[in-house]
Amino acid sequence: MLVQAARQVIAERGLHATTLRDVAAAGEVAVGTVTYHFSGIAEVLAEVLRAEMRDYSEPIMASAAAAPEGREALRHMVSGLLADGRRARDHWRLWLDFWALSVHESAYAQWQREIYAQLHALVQRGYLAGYADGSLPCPAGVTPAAAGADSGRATAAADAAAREAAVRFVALMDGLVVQCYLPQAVISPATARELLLTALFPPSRPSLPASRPPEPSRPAPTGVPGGPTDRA
Amino acid sequence: MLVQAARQVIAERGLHATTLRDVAAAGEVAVGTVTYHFSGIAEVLAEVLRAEMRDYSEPIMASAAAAPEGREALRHMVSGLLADGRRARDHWRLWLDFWALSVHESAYAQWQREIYAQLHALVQRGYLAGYADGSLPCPAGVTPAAAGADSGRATAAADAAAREAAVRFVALMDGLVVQCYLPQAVISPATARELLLTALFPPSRPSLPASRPPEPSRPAPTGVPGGPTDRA
DNA sequence: CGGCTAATCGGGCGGCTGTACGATTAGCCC
DNA sequence: GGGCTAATCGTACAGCCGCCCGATTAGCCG
Repeated sequence: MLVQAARQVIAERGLHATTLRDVAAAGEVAVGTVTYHFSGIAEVLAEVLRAEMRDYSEPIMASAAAAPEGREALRHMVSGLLADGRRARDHWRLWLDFWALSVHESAYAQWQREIYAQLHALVQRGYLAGYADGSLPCPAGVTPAAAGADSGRATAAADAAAREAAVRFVALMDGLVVQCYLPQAVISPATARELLLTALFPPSRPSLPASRPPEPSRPAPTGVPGGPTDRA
Repeated sequence: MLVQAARQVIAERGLHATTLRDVAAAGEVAVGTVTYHFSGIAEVLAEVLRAEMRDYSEPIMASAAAAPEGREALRHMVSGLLADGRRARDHWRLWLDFWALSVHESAYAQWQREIYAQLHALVQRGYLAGYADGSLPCPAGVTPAAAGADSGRATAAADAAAREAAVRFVALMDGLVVQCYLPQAVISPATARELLLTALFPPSRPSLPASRPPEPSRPAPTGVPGGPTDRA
């Protein structure tokens, strides 16, 4: 498939360095064949993006949506989207090009807005379900009943709390992607998964709120040894 | 300055759509003048990135490093890096191009690795200082003393906890950037700042950090993201 | 077989790119 | 003024880009 060939080229050279002739060569066809099936290079790239969403992202979302528990839904997303291996890495590197593209191409910006809206909604539902079924700890001011455990309908406050959690969840995931899938990454996907999963639960310290003995005897000089080290 | 002109062009058209002639036109000089001062278009772009770091990012890092308290240091970073207005927006949009670029240009990947290493170190120092001076709540297993309140030196466990917090802080910031500075953003920079600040404190605990009573009341955990506040 | 269509091919074209380079100017020192 | 250098200019050129389009092939049907 030409789209797969194009995807391969993009993974190697990047979105902006991918030419019609590259795609044709990778697909072992002539350039005319590419322009025969697609209106232009832009349509090829758009199709790659669309296929990538369909093949990689959507199955994960579907399995998350089908999870019986809220916590399981979010866990599916974490393990699926922050997976090990080249597949996930290439997917996110492509997505990075997508981000940059959407800054100056309004059509892509609009599309991305829709994708994020769906993602937010899905994660929000996961949180709400988790609050309701007890698989996720409720934030302050929310009870399982308020999340819809009995009635099936969440209160406005629970809805807002779940939405805030969803925005944070998605942001944390996006940021971890940057740190674990770019070249020269300093953390592994496994570490990223762990960090994201622990964020699902408030790091409620094992009580002992008052038993911590030591008073900070002095203001502490806040040692800041070296300033931000410059580079040439 | 030619670099400023180039920065303007990049902000409008994007990194890959910026040509020598665009830069020359924006700087009101001839193309030959650009190639006289720079070895090529690549050097122009690299110089723009370097200048952007020097002018925007480094002052914020410096003010964070100079903050007397750990919490204040991180607050400086949040308010400076997730600011309102076009300046911060353009900075992060340029940074997005940088991410995409570093995927396939190893020199940029290496540079970015160094920048993230510095960023992690700075945030980690902020957390450690905050644990020690009581301005930030200690995570499980860490005490102010362990963070170096008395000795000035943190234990390995406190160091690791602060590093984990730093990775999470940076990831959350990067992810919020994506959601609030891209076109069609669904959250505002103000909402992003609020989300990041509440992440500094364990979300579900209304009690104060147990260190000292004279602490002004905290925004409390109920920070509801308002509706999608777009901007032009 | 003749006729039709879908698919493929590849040469060619106009346009834009980065870069090289000689011509020109401005400032400065002796 | 004469000589030198830094800076600027604009044209020229080779190369690559997306895209067009006529030629060619393969498959199918009556």
